[in-house]
Amino acid sequence: MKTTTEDIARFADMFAAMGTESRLRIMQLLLSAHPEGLVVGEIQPELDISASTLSHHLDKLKNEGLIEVSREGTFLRYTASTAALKDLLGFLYAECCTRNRAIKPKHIVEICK
Amino acid sequence: MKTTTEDIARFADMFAAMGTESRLRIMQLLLSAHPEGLVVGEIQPELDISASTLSHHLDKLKNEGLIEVSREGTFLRYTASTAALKDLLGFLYAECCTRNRAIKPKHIVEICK
DNA sequence: CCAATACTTCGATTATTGTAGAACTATAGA
DNA sequence: TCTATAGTTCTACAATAATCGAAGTATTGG
Repeated sequence: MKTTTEDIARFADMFAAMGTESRLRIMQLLLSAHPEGLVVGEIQPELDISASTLSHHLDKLKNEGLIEVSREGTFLRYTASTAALKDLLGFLYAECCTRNRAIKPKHIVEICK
Repeated sequence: MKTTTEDIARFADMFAAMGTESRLRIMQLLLSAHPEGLVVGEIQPELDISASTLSHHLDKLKNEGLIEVSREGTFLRYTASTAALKDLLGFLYAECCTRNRAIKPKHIVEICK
């Protein structure tokens, strides 16, 4: 599977989206609550930031496809996008382990046991 | 294995370092040339940026521990840090696949075959 | 339709980042 | 030591991003 320039740009944007502590923590929280996800009011107390800043971060993650949102009455429920994370993890795995074997897969985790 | 706040901050910085197209391409190039790596003059023609900008990007990647450098006469040879990439890939893998099983490992790659 | 709740968008500010030309440092060879 | 080559560091600037309070939008319940 070939990686195009657009792919690189997309993955770079996804990495950038996870490139701040706040947003990486959001991803972590949503993954730990997967697949139900969390509503904004459940995310905010975990992060020491204002509502508007949080909304901004959620918007960025959403724009890069890393999270998804759905309305539940007055609540907005955010969930991690497993498809996007699969792509990103697959890309990193391919670059490090498959394409040129810089890292041995078993060093990442013991999958076969 | 527990992930501390400092770990999150470190991984966020590593993601940020790979969060531009230029720097992600540098990582890709160094991985494809692994373990020999490349000297700066071999990297530059692949990226459409000035020498000083490239140097700045290399510095950023180096500061986050993603690449390493060694001198060879007048040349500086950069190599991908497999230790750092292993940490990063391991973190992402743990968050997505191990800690809460949002993604099935086999969806990333067929390792056992 | 009004009030309350949940969250976003707007407006403004400050901080960080990406960029490149010019000047500088390090090394090797003559 | 002088010159050439390889890269870095300095300086400056424009663009992007993070941040928050205030105002706005969406939805529900009464």
